[in-house]
Amino acid sequence: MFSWNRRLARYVKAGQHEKTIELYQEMQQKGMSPDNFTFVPVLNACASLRALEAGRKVHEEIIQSGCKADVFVGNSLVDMYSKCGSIEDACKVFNNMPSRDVVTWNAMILGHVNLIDMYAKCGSIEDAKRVFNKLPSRDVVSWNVMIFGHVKYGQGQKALELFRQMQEEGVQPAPLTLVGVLNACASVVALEEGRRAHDWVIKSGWDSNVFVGNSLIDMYAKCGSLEDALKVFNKMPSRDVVTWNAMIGGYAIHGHGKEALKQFEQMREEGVQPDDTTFVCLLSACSHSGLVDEGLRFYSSMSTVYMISADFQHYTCMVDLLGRAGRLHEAENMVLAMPYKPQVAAWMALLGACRIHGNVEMGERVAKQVLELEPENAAGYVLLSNLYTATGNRDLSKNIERQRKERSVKKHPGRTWIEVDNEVHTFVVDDQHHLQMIEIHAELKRLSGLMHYAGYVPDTNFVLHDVEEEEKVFNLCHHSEKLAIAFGLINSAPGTPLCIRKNLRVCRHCHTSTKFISKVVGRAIMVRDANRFHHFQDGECSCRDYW
DNA sequence: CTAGGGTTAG
Repeated sequence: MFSWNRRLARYVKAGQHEKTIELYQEMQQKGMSPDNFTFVPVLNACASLRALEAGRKVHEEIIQSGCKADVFVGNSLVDMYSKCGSIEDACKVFNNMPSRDVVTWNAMILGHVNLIDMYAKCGSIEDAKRVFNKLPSRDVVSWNVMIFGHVKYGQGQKALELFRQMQEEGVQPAPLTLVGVLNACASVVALEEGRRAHDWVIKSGWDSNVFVGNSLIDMYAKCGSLEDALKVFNKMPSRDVVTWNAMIGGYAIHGHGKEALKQFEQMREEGVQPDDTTFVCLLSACSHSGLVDEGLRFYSSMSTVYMISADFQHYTCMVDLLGRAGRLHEAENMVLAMPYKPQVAAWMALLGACRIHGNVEMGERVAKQVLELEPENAAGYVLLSNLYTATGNRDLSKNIERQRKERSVKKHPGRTWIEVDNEVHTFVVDDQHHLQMIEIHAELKRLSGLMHYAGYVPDTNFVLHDVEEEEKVFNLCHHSEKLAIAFGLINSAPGTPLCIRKNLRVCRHCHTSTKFISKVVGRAIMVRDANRFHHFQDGECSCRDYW
């Protein structure tokens, strides 16, 4: 038994989860009766593989084995059910355990956190919090799970608050805590806060930790400082494929396609084997920079030269690349050529391209697919209705909006974050609650005067609410990024660059007016939207209106 | 021989 169990443990440590399960079956066939030391690694493997049915079977075998399940086995069961997404089973095991420790509780919190996703299960973070608050004693892992959970839930600020709270309670952070904190900074574009986290990393001697280094690169890139990202990259004592991917991905979101390609060349020269994510990064770099031919070349070389087969993410990148460039039919063929049922993401990328290029005929066809596959996802309705508006089909646009409301599908409210004086401020559409609202509105009025003087004419076509003509001009000033820009301007010294983060993609109207604003106030304005960075300066944007 | 949190892309 000792040697069987030791082999199982080794396989799990090496990440060979399928092998672990095979070995377990083999030992059963040879008539061995597994014990607690056997079940733990096997459950661990099931958890990693998200193999719920296999896990259930092991659970039954534990019960039949007559072994008295100890806290290790109990914890592994809770962990397995949590990771496999069955919080009900995790709860059942939890409630039946004669004794629990902090590991048990943490597994429960993680189970709730894992359920957080974009459309549904918004209550999960609340459930996680409830468990967290009930915990008799919290250790560093409990805090880490909560920090990561809030980042995943889109509450980066709350995650940073948790970090402060944990220190107040005297819990020592671990390297992974800083990974979570850096993620939080990246998610809300908190560069100064990120620099402080970097100081912490150096002070603790964790800067040689590859995970931490990778997160630092990502944080700096997502907070707008590719220079700092590159500095970290160059100083890292050891790099892995993620390090390279993070750097390539950093160039990609800034629209520096050529540099991304160079970084890839360097990666190859140093003999680092690219993986599937590398190609997602590369293809998205090509897409953001309009490097269509290069993208097509990478796409074909990934399977022929690097032996990496394209999965749905690569197809989605290609659809985006071709579609954005206006090659709509090739993009559509790419969706149809997928060797499995196309995912919504692929149709969505194509629908986005139809919107950009005003192709109503294809857009309607594609939207039908999207709305069939995910009728509860607002993005499909929004894209189609925007396509109608942009092509002058107002009634059709209103129709789609009505349909969306009838099915009570909610849009994600637009949200913008800006860091001023080391503090992150949040704005939503038509925000009325900010303390400085009067000043902000005065600033918007002042800007609008300056912009008109500079030759700016608002294009009301792009206001996509269901409102009357006169109201539209008014509404244009109330998109959350406008409010954040005005706030940033009045709260920082003249000439200081602004950096803002938005949860949705910047609309064409805001894009145009931000170009004007950068010119009339003489400021560099960086905007990170859901997709990429826009660097506005002197009336121009780094994306060259290609986005 | 047994337990928990993690990095990139979309």
